[in-house]
Amino acid sequence: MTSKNIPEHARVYGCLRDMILFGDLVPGQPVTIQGLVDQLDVGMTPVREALRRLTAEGALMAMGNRRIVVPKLGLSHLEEIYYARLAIEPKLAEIAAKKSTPRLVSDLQIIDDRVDAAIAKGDIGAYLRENHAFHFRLYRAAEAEVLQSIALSLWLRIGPSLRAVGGRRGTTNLPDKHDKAITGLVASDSSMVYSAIEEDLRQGMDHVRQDMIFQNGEEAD
Amino acid sequence: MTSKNIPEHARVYGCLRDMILFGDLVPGQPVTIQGLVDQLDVGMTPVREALRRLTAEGALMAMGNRRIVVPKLGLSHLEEIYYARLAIEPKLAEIAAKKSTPRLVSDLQIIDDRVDAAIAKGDIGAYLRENHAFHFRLYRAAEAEVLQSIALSLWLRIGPSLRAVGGRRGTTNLPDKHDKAITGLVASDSSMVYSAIEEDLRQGMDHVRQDMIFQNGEEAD
DNA sequence: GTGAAATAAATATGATCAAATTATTTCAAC
DNA sequence: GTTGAAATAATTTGATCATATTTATTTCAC
Repeated sequence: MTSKNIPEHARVYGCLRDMILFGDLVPGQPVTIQGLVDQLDVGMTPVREALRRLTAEGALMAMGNRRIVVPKLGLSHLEEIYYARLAIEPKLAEIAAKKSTPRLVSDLQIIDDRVDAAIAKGDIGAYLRENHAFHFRLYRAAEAEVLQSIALSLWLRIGPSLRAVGGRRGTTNLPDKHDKAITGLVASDSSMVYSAIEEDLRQGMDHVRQDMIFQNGEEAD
Repeated sequence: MTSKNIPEHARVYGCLRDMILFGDLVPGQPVTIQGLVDQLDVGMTPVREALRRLTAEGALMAMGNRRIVVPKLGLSHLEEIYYARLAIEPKLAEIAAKKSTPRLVSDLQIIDDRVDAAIAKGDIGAYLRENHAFHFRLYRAAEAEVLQSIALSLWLRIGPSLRAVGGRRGTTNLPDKHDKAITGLVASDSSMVYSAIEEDLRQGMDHVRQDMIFQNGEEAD
C-alpha cells in the first residue's frame, strides 16, 4: 500500500484552505509562519509555499511589512466578489448541466440532504462545509478548470465573512435554491440550473451585504 | 538610498511573471527549480515560493510528477478564458471610466502611441508589453483589486499563446480599439469604454482561436 | 521488453541572518 | 514625584541558504 505521498506543502495548503473556507480563521487574524510550523509540526519551507499559494488566491493578504493576515472584506470588495460570482458560477452550473449524469444528480441529492440537516440543527460549520460540497460537486462536473479556479478563489475570499455573518444571524434565512438546481438537472434544463444558482448566490450575497452594512452602522473601526 | 529592499521571492516572481506574460517562455516548456536557481543565482526557497504563486495563478501548471511546465492551451481552455475575460475586463474598464482623470487619459495616449509603433515595426515583444501596459493602466484606475487579480490571472494563462500566434501571423490584424476607449474616457461615456474593451478582446481572442483551430488541423499531437 | 542501477531533480529540515514589533529604560516637563 | 515621549534593548518573526532525503526518470544489462 504505497500511500499517495502527498507533499507536505500540499497538505499544509489543504489544511489552511479548509480553515479559511469554513471560517475557522477570523477576518483580520494574523497568520504567522512560525506559528504554523509549531502547530502543524512541519518545516518552514512547505509552510511558506502554502502561504504564497493562498495569498495568490486571495485567501490571505500580505501586508507591506512581511505580515500575512486573513483579509477582512470591505463593502467595495464585497461588490466585486458579488459581480464576479454572478458572472462565473451560474455559467459553470450551466456547463455542468449539459454534461449531467445520474451519478451527479444522486450525489447532489445526498449532499443537499446534509445541507438541510445542518440548517435544521443550526450548525453553521456543517452548513458551510456541505454547501461548499454541493456547489463544487456541481462545478466540478463542468470540467472547466479555469472557471472553477476563479470560483474557488472567490469562495476563499468570502469564506471568513460568511462564517462571521452566520455566527451573528444563525442559519435561518440561508439560501436554498439547491432543489431547483437539481430539478433543472433531471429535466436537462440547463438555463433553469443557471438561474437556480444565480438566485442562490444572490440570496447568500445579499445576506452578507445587509449584515455588513448593519455592522458598519453599529461599530466604527 | 531608497531601495525598497524587495524580497528575493518577489523579485523571482516578477521576473518569471513577465517572462510568461510576454511570451519568453514557450507553451509546454518545462520550468525547473534548479534551472532557475542557476540562471537567477538565488536560493531554492524563493524560487519555490515564486513557482507556487505562479502555479496558483494559472501561469504555470504542476504535472502530477513533480514537474512544472508552461501550460499549452487547448481549445476548451481558450473558450473558458474568452468567456471570463469578456465577463471581467470590460467591467473593469467601465468602473475605471467612472473614475477617470486627465492623468489617466494622457498616460493611455502615450502608451497607445507605443502600441502603434510596435505594430508598425512588427515587434511582437514590444506589442505584448505595451498592450499589457495599456490595459492594466486602465484597469488599475478602477481600484478593484479582486477583478484586477482575476484579469491578471487570465492574461498569464494566455500570454504564451499570444506570443506563439504573433510569431506565426505577425503584427498585422492585431486589435486596436484603444482609440475608441480613450474617446469614451474623455467623453465620460463609460458604456462606450466598456464596449471598446469588449471589442478589443473579441478581436484578439478570435485571432488566437482561429490560429488554434488552424494549427490543430495542421499538426497532430 | 523487463528490471535494476544510476542520475538528476524535487522535497523537506534546520541553521543563520536580517528586520520589525514589543518591552524597557531614560530623560525631560509639569 | 509622576507622567509621557523618545530612544534603545530584547524578543519574535520573516527571509534565505546549505544540506540531506526522497522520488521520478533514464540508462544499461539481461
